[in-house]
Amino acid sequence: MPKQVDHEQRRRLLAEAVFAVIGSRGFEAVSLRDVAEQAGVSMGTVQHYFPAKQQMLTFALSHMRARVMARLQDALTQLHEPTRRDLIRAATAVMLPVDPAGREEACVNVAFFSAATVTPAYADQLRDGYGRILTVSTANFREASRAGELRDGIDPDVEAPALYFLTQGLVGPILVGLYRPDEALALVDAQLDRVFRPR
Amino acid sequence: MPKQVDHEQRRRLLAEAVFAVIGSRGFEAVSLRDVAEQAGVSMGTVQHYFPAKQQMLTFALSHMRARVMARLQDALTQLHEPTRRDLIRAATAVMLPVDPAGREEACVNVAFFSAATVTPAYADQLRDGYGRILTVSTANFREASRAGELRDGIDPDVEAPALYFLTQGLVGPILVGLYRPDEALALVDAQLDRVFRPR
DNA sequence: TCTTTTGTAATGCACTCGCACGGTAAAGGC
DNA sequence: GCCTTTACCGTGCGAGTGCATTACAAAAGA
Repeated sequence: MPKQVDHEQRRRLLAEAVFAVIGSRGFEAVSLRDVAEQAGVSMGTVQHYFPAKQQMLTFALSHMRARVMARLQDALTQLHEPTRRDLIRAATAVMLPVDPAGREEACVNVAFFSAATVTPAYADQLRDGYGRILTVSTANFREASRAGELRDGIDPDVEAPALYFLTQGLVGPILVGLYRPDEALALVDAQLDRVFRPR
Repeated sequence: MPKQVDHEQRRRLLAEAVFAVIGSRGFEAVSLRDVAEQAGVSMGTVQHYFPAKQQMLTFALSHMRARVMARLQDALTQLHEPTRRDLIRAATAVMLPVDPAGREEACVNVAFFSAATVTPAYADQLRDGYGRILTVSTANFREASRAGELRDGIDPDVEAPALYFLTQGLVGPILVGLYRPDEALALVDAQLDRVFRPR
């Protein structure tokens, strides 16, 4: 047996380097040389773990989703005896670029979104990711509805996607500086106030 | 005096070629040669109207905004005796990628959005464009509010951005095929139902 | 008619790109 | 000891890039 290296960990490290490059210099600037330099390895190493650039980017996209999910999990477990509304709000806040990590993720996301318009493989992954989150969110809203936490006449199957897409729509304006994170969160809170029964 | 050519028209023609390239092969694929071929001219011609590639893209972005505005104006004038709600809904529909033209514009938009995260000049233009539309939309909602067309307790200064960002958030899912245009419009209509008083 | 200005084209050049390839070092099985 | 496998590095190459430069055609004033 030769040298033993955690293959997946190395790939994740390279994926993080991809994120850093995208975040600082943009999607177009992602070259094998840039990624290698960012990761502190040689170009040959990058090629060793990703025979083709496309594979590297595809892996980076899937790793991005994993990173967002991990941050989400982290944010949720930090809440003390959260209500369902707390959970939904925290999940929403995770998806908004409010801190540097969130901003980097948002930049990477929008970059892949742009690329997805001409690369079906990216579109498939993004669609799957969006779909999953939306499913979970809808389930949350339905539970809240069953528990009688929503106002009269509120349809969880409408409000879940409405809040989710509102959140997505807020990402862009925050990135270009039209809205501040706190303004965006205020809008989210207004939406939640409208949907949830006051306690 | 030498040959007389409408300079701006030529630039717009080239900008349209840029859109076509972005829409079919993506933002990265935009090279002077591709644009020239798409426009049916030589590379020298492109360079004659845009000394640098960056200038071409900046002009293309501003022309994109003009194109969206023109389509918006067109859609609004086609309405017969529209209510304020009709106007708002039509404006919303224009911004969603429901037809090929709208889809191309959305692709170009998201491409520039991605680029804007590392190119402040793009961010400035996008922020300005977003801001203008949002201002007009808010004014519309306020008028509707003054006219008593909104339900009780509805704040136009909250609902205008809420609807606008919901619309923006729906663009992505439509592009990647998660939502169909009619589903997105249904969500918009649900939002409008909630805001506007039934008549 | 000659000159000047402008539109259009073609070519060349330094540069960067993804990728292929060969080389080296180390870790274990034999 | 050797030998195979794996990790990692460096280099070279064809292709494509943005841009500079030059050449040429056409139009209108002199």
